[in-house]
Amino acid sequence: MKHVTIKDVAKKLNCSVSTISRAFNDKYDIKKETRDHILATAAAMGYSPNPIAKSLLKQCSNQIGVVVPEFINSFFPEVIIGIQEVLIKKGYQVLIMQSNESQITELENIKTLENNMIDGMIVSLSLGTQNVEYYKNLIAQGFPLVLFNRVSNELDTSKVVFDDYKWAFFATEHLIYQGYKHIFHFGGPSGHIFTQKRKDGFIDAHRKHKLPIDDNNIIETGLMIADGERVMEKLINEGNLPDAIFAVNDPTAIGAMKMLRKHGYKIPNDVALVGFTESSLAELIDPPLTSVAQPTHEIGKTAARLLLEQIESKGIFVPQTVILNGRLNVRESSMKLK
Amino acid sequence: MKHVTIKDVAKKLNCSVSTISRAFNDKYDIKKETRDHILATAAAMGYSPNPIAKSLLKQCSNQIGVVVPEFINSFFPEVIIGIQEVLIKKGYQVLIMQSNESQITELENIKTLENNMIDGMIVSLSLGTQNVEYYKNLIAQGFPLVLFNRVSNELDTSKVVFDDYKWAFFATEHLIYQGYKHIFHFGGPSGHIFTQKRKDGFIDAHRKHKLPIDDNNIIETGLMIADGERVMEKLINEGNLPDAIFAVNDPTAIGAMKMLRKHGYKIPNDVALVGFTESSLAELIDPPLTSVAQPTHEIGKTAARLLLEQIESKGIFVPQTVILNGRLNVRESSMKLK
DNA sequence: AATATTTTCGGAAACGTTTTCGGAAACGTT
DNA sequence: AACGTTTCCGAAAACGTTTCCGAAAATATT
Repeated sequence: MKHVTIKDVAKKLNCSVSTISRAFNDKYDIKKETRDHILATAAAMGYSPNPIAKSLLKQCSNQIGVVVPEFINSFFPEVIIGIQEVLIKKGYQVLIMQSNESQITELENIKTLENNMIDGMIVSLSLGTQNVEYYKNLIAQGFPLVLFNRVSNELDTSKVVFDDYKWAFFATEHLIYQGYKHIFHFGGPSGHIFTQKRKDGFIDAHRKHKLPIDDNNIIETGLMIADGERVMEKLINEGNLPDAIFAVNDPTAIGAMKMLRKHGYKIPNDVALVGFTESSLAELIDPPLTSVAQPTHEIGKTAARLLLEQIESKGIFVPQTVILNGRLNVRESSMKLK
Repeated sequence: MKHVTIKDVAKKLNCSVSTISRAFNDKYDIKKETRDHILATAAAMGYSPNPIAKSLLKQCSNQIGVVVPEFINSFFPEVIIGIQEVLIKKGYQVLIMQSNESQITELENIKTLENNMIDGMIVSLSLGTQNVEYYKNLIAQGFPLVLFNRVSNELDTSKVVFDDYKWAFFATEHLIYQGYKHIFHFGGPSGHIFTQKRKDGFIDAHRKHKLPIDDNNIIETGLMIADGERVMEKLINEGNLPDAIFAVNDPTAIGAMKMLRKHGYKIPNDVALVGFTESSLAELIDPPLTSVAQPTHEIGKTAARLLLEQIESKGIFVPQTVILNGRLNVRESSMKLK
């Protein structure tokens, strides 16, 4: 309850607070013996410097804010672990907030973090975030900010992204190589870069292999299991079944799979499936789901490192965009049975 | 970068900082018109009170710390969402840290949070935490602390727990009712309350139904998928197969399921399975896994409410333990086929 | 031995708030 | 007109640090 302060230690040792401070900050102008003595008694008294007071004085807090849209799926938690791995080692504390895919909550989070004098921020934009003016201001003021995955072209700051186009292309091409010809794409919410990129990859893979494709092949679905179920059910009822589906992410693929199974369809015999952004689910469900894996830990670590670079290089800093590589984990859900 | 402070506003308005403060804190001794005028110009200048300075002065921060062992599985994230739901509404900010199942990290987290002058803490103990002396100290000092799920009998503080015994009993009884007679328990790491309780429930269900049971029925397994796989593989190699397994949690059940499938065994025909602590996996895998579901959101909300009670009732406070109810979701993995 | 330099430390200001205290102004009462 | 109340606001202290400045003590230089 009653915290031991620097004054208590000073009183006990009959010296000034400045000396205590010097001992703790390893300053040059203090005798080694006194420093050791101070450190020893301070430890005995259970004293440790109050970071809040320090923050107020230094105008920075050794804290980094992280804002993610959600942490129900394992993707963002895994990224956060990567972030922490790098930052904690550097003595930073990581404050985590979730925006719940809402622009309003996201903005509140940002402001709270800003008020807490955090030294920098790592953000993945929520689906609801259309207006990025606030971020523009932050960036203009030189505030250290790194975006990852859900980024915005309007913002000139460091970014860690995944090559959605390329891996959507590969994933689609994999289905084509397996011999599937009538492929649907279950797309994400429109107006988002990753939605567009994954769709483009899907389309261009068809173009390369000269497979016919039109708007009917692409269905805006969403990102949740329920979305995949809903769209799949509609297709089943309409009797409009493809022989393969490339889904914007694993949950929609899994939703589709559940609905197909429920109606007695076999996977991949009747319909093959490929997901995106590996979740722990992919290899556990039956049949195991072919999916594009993102290097979650690496994304976090890279974002943290970019942020540190910006924080440490006062002023002269050129934002970088790092594109990380993924992997297509081919599993049963997309293997053509001969 | 350059924050607008209360002094800037005071200078601009040619008044004292105390007046500004009064305006923002809705004090009685300020004229309404001046207050409105101040609030308006402050907003125009982009001023908002610095919470760090406030924390230093008030010796509290309107922040609540949450420490969980991990957030890879969806269980803890869901609890956290419940916590946030309650606390954010009350104007608290939630700082989340993970201990990685390590006592050392957990202690570091606690200290960091404490130094940050948080007003209270919600903690789920890590597996590695054997020594709870530090918590005893906190509690003795009257520091608001609520434990959930992974609690300790040695600590006299508010707790939100699940009736592990009861639901382990029900889960086992369900298997017995289905006609399974030779049932194994894949247990958690020893030395933890929940491990013991779930084991006791398993044993007592057998006693009630007068089914023979001994130490061979109970195998200390762990908590991860890999643990389930390892133990299951050993049993298969030994030719020592039960007709049903009650696992300490879903991951171990799923590990067992994977290994059984790999060796060509059918579920539930050859071996039935029941898990514990519903994960999103349970209903997605094939066959869907019967499992005991905990009310994650409710756990979080209750923990938050208990903490608020303690914070608001200065001094006179009696710790409460809330036991929440669960549900046995019966699915294919445990249904005896006639 | 006197002076110059270095080492070591204490005092005080500063960070941005809130709050207590006291005082001035405005008002009401006799 | 004198006094007591009330209303409103400013000055200053406090929260726990760090750091600048200067001074005393210790050491080195002449």
